[in-house]
Order: sequence, then structure tokens, then C-alpha cells
Amino acid sequence: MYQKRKTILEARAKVLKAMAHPSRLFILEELEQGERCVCDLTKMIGADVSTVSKHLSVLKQAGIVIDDKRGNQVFYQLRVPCILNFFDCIESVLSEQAKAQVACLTPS
Amino acid sequence: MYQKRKTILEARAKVLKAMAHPSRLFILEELEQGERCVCDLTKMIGADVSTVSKHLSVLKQAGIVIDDKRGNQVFYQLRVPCILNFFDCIESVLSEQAKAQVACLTPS
DNA sequence: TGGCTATTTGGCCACAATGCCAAACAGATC
DNA sequence: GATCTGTTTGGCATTGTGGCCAAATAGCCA
Repeated sequence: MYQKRKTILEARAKVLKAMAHPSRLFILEELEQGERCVCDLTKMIGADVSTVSKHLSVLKQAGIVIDDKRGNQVFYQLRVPCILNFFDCIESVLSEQAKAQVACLTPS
Repeated sequence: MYQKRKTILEARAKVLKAMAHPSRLFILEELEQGERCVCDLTKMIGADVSTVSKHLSVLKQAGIVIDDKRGNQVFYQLRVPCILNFFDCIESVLSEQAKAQVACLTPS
């Protein structure tokens, strides 16, 4: 694997890795509706504030969201809306899986 | 977060997690061209065969690839081609990042 | 300043992921 | 059966991730 290609793949993997967590996917879906403050997301997710803050930090590091401090609250929003196109494809992976399972269980 | 939504998000996260590794992204890009046996992928990636085999196993578990044993070789192929649409979006995340960095470094 | 709310950071622990080596396993061929 | 090639699995060390608590930081308001 050429070094250049490797570098590109590492960058892509980093973005995917940042998305690859249920709470972070939740956050992304929530932000699709509009910006949200840490406190709102925390209530919805039901984890410790520090945990949610770290998840947001991961998404921010990956360049997927941006933050905006207003007063003593911090609002996050999607930086790249196309992120959500991912889900259609992921769903098709999952539905293929489901189909395969059914086929497997169905007596022929 | 409702339990049902949580379950869906966990399933999606699993798929993303499976993709979130440079070698596995390499494999997916390679399989975009057509099926490949473990031995070919191993040569290209330059890691131990066992390592590549485990990466393939991760992709298979996630339902992204399927395998086909012929003779003493195992050929892998993409099960859901749309996986590759992801990359366009990831690229736009990365190019936004790059733009932001340039903006940051440019004296105004 | 003091107290309140919102958020981030550091520390810690449990657990998962990565990669190699060695061993097991499967198929082909003699 | 013996052996060779190709692949998977188990074991192990190292490293990374996720979560909570506690502490630090930041902004508001009295």
C-alpha cells in the first residue's frame, strides 16, 4: 500500500471512527434537526455530561460538527450535512443482513 | 433515548465501526474493482495474513462483504456496493477541514 | 466577590481493538 | 498418507475507547 494512499485512508477512517458510536450517531441525527446545546443532548442521551461532552469533542476533532459558544452554553451544529446520506446505505447493509437471516431460518 | 432507537443506532454504529480502519477501507476500495482472494489482499496490504484475515472477518460479520471458497482460496466481494458512496461525503468532510486549516493559517 | 449554571478536562478502571506469532484447519496434488 | 499452499483461529502484549466521578474553567447575575 503506497504511503500516500495510506495517509488518505487513515484520514477517512478517522472520520468513520468518529461516527461509529451509538451516542454520536444520535447526536448527528439530532443536529440534523438544528443546533443543540450540550445540556439538551445530555438530557436526551441520559449519560453523564462529561461523557456527552467528550463525544462532542470527538465529532469536533473529526471535523463533523462545529461549536458556537453563546452565553454559558455551547451549541453544536453539523458542519457537513451530507453525513446523513450515510444512513441510507447503512440501512441497506442492515436490511440485507436481515434478509439473509430470514433466508437462513426459512426451511426450504 | 428510546430503547428501539438505541438498538437501531447500535446496529448502524457496528457497520461504521467495521469500516473505520485504513486496511479495511483499502479492502473495500479494492473489492469495488471486483472480488479478491485473501492472498492478493495480503500482498497489497503488507501485513500478516492472519491480520488481513481478521479484518475480512470483521467486514463479513458486519454484513459488508461475503466470501466464496473456491479450491483452497477464499474470494471476498462487496455485498452492498453503495458502501462506496460514503467516500464522497467523507472527502467533503476532509476538504472542509483542509479549507478551515488554510483559513486559519492565512494572515488576514 | 459569591454563588449558580453550563461545559470541559483529568484520573481512573474496565473493556475492546490491533497486530504478530504459532498452531490448527482445508484443499489440492503426488 | 505426506506435503504444500491458502486461510482461519487462539494466545498474548500493547494500545485505544467509553464511562463515571471529581475538579477545573467559563459565563451570568445578584
